[in-house]
Amino acid sequence: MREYNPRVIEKKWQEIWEEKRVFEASNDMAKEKFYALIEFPYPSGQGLHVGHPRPYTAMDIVARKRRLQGYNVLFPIGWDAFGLPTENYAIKNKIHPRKVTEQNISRFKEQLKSIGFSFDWSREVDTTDPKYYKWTQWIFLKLFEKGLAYKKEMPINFCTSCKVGLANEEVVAGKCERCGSDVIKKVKNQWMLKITEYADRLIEDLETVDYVEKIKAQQINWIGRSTGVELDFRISGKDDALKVFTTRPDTIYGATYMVIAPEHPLIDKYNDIIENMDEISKYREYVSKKSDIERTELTKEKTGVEINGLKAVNPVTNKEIPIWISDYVMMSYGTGAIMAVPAHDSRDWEFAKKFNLPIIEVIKGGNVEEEAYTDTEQGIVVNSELINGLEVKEAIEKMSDWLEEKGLGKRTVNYKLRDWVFSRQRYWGEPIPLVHCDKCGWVPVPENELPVMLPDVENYEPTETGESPLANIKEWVETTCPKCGGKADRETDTMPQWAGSSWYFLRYVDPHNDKELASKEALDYWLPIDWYNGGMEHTTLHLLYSRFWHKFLYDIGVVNTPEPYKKRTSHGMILGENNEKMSKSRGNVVNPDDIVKEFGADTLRTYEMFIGDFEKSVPWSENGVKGCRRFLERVWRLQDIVVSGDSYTKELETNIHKTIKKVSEDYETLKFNTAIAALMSLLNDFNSHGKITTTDLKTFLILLNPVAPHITEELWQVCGLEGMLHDQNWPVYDEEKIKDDQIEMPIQINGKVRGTVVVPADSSQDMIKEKIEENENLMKYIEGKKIVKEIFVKGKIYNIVVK
RNA sequence: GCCGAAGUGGUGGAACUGGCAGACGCGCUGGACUCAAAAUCCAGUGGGGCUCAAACCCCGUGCGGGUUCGACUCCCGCCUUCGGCACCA
Repeated sequence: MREYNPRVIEKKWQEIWEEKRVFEASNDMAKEKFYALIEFPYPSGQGLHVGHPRPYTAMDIVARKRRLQGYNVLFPIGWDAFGLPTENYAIKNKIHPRKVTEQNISRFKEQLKSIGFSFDWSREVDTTDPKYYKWTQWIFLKLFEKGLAYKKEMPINFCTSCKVGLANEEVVAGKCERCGSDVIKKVKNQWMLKITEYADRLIEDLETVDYVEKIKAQQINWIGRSTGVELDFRISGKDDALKVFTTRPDTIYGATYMVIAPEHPLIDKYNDIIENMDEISKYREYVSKKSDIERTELTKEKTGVEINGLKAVNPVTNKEIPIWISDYVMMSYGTGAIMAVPAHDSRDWEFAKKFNLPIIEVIKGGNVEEEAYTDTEQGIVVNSELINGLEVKEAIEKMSDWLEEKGLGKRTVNYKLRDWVFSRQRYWGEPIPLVHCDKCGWVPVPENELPVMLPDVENYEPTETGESPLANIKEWVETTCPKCGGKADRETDTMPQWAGSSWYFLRYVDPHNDKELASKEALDYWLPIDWYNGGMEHTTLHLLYSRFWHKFLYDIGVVNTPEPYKKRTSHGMILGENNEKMSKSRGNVVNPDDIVKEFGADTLRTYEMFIGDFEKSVPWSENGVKGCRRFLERVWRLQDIVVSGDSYTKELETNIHKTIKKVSEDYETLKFNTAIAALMSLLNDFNSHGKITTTDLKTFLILLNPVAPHITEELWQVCGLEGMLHDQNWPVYDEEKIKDDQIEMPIQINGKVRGTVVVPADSSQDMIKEKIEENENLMKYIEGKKIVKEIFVKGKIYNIVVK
């Protein structure tokens, strides 16, 4: 027997697979398809780390298994290559980001290939390729055409010293990450996408897909649909009103003051009447230095300032109430103003306590002097003329009706979800294909002129004014209006990284098409994606954005499914040996190349899957890697004990069929760790007999193949089995053969296991009772006592209750 | 503060739908092989009691209660850890 040498056999089989094009999806659309998708990587400068192969191996296992089951499998790969780190690296090292991207991609490619993933490399996609981003731009134009893209004044983070716009990630504790200077909010006119228009459908259609429950919950919470009433509170003595949204119109009688966002425009409108404008301006400044997250973190102490000189009028009591500003009210949610009901809202209660504002109980049920009573399930309305004595739910309905009748308010729906800010003042992104003409406004670049190519620039730094570096290229910016032919300027903002990743899975089905983003035929055949696995961190952005784009493409007839992904699962992170997140600074990063070199790709793959519960994060362990290598060494040595024939005992045959069932099911339910454990047990079984038959060897190798594809192919060949493993069929278990003849049944006395009896699997209660009576140890608990009850679950347990 | 997930041996983790807790690995201990070591193989391994040994007994799935013939699993209350967050009115 040769020594197990993964370096040689892994390279050998990778070459054979490539040459034979084993993993290319077939164009035979008569076959049943299976589309397995992983999140395509961002090719960073650091290269792959051991976290990457975890989800890739998982989906590779499923893809390989489905191929052996006869499916036409599409398991593609590509590069999400636009983005900030590459651009920053380019700025720092004065290398074109294109060049950096190319280098990173080739490194990633080499690494991924060495692990033996069964990707269809012929369909590789790169979001920075003009042939690709032509279609990203095309989708944007369609969105624009349908009125789903619009311009809006939005604040950006702006570094006062670098004079550049910063991403949230680049702002650390209110300071610029690079230079440490103050970061301020600068208002810019930005392109926005109306994802909110799809909010209801994004919630409703979750019912039609098979996502892990926590993903659905998180998306639903993120979209945050709530129904309520929008109503006006008049400003006393002015022909003006504060619009508020409330889900609790039943508590209006308890609204004793109002709070508006510090940024609320009403403040500026009445700045000559407001008596304490200085104090207000100071508070506004204090708030403006805080990020939204900091504003939300300020949970301990409420802050705020009363607006002196302005009062609002409660529309049901007609009483004057004060107006305050506070940072707990945000301009970005609802109307930027609230009616405060301290008796029945915790935040309002805290605020009222701090500033000594009146608390009026309008729902009976708690003690509003101690804490806010927020229960909507029980409680009777009091102190509320129109609705006294009603339950909360009835009161909400009645009050809403009344407000609508009187024209004081109307029922509305509010969402937490905000529209998608689509502009970036950056170089390394897709140019937004619009032209601004003084006469015609924003005009789309004609489709036949796409792609709008990213021009070469000298300097990738954004401009002093916060414009994109593209703004400096006069000859690129200045163009003619496609509509009137007059002078016009190109949009210089680029798209966010999310753009290219919102539709990449569509391109995979027909990646070389230069007429359409993909042919109708290919889209109809391959969609929806059967299984998409990815990280939880993408739940509310990428996953939601791509669902939104897909729904839009469905509406305009490009795709034929309203949802892109039939099934979505997620994986846990791989931590360092010290149980902390892997990072350069912590010095606990493990490079998969080293593992492949020292132990082999099959060992890496096996360990990544055996490491623990796939959905949970787990620490890396070098000893665990060794254990998996040892397992594969034992598998390798099977070649010494092969004999011809079928399973030699009934028990072994049963074990084989049980393992086929277990492994087949576990691979489909993300339980790779227990699938491998079952294969280890089966191997132990073979070894304890000191032999394995060719029939059993075949089954074993096929079952293990998706996890450790190289060693199993090699053994198939070495042992002289017919053909090649990747051409075989997935084994099927026989329901009859997984049944045990004899079982060891646990016997409980008063719920405690006191022994077992060995009986035929289908024994009746009487037969087991007989066995129990033969057992002295068991009888010693029963004799002299009265049997009160006997519980018998066939094939499972026998419990005798005595007194 | 809110939302979500999770707490099981020295360790990573198993345990069907409420039915023998600790599968399979790692580590550790002992043995075989070796001049020796590594590798490999064999045996043992939750804690405690009683044993030459076995049989057997008690305790044990974050904590406190509860439901049940029977609870890692279900219910109520708490504690801790991790992840997400936009004080959502």
